[in-house]
Amino acid sequence: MTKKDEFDLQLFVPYLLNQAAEQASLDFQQVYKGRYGMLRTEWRVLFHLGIYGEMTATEIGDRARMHKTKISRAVQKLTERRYLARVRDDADRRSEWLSLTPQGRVVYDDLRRVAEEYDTALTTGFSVQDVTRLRSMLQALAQRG
Amino acid sequence: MTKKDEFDLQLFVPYLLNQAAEQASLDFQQVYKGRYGMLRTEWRVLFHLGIYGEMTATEIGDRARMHKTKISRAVQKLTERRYLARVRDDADRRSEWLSLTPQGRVVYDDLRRVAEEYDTALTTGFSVQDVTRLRSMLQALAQRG
DNA sequence: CAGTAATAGTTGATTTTGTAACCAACAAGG
DNA sequence: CCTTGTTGGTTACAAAATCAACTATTACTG
Repeated sequence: MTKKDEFDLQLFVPYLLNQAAEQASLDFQQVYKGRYGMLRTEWRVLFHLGIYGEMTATEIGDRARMHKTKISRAVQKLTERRYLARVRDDADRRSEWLSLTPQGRVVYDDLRRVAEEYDTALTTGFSVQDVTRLRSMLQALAQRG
Repeated sequence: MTKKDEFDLQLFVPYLLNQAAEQASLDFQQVYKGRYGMLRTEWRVLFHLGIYGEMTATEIGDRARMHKTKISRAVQKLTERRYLARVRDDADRRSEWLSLTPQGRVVYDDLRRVAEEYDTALTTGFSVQDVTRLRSMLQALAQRG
């Protein structure tokens, strides 16, 4: 990425990833924070339930690669706000099944629409192939660990 | 990014950016954290000074898009560790010029080598064109705000 | 110049995250 | 069964990020 005696931060992929991610997140965050006072962790939990239906906290953690304490706190907040319901699993009484309440679904539907719009806005200016390639590269990068 | 009634988190660019950025950062962080007990903010300040030479805190903030409190605290830590020197600007006595001490440069050189290696490792598996395109797209995304 | 606004940087209070210890429920082996 | 180990999830405490208020200095305006 550099010649002998230079180092260009603007070419360093982890740095670029952070800059781009921060910019996009900060920007997008204003919507769910402003509208529903939600944090990013909460947004993520809400979306996982909106998309995949019922899940346990652990499953969400595995999928989203979030630490369980983050999820625990997000679940608490979302439950307080009546966005999600928790039901103990009778087969294994340690875990509970989480799902959206009707209220939660309304919020999810709203934020989902915004997310789609935002994604569209973010990727306009790039060709379809470029966006496709970007997505697959980001997925690949997210796997490495 | 989605059909009528589906939403795929795995295609949502802000989410992908975050996942990839978090993965890369967490991974890479272990080096400078483990070796020098440095935080990401400190790493960034160190690198800006290593690359661009003398700068003021505000300039770093503008370039790196970091809030000034983060920089202020990072500068304190780095100064305590004797990695950087601060000199008041005589023309404008509010600001100070920051630069690396010889010790700081040793650390920078070390971490810079690691960064280059890490970047290489991260991007192997992708074609050169793809990486180039990725970088330029990430730069573009980082600009939007 | 005096007075007000703007800028560089710091500090303190609040919020959020990360780390580790913890409790309750289950699993497996003797 | 009973001990030991594991897993799902919570809680307490420490580290860090965010936000607002503050000091010191410079810039602008009448």
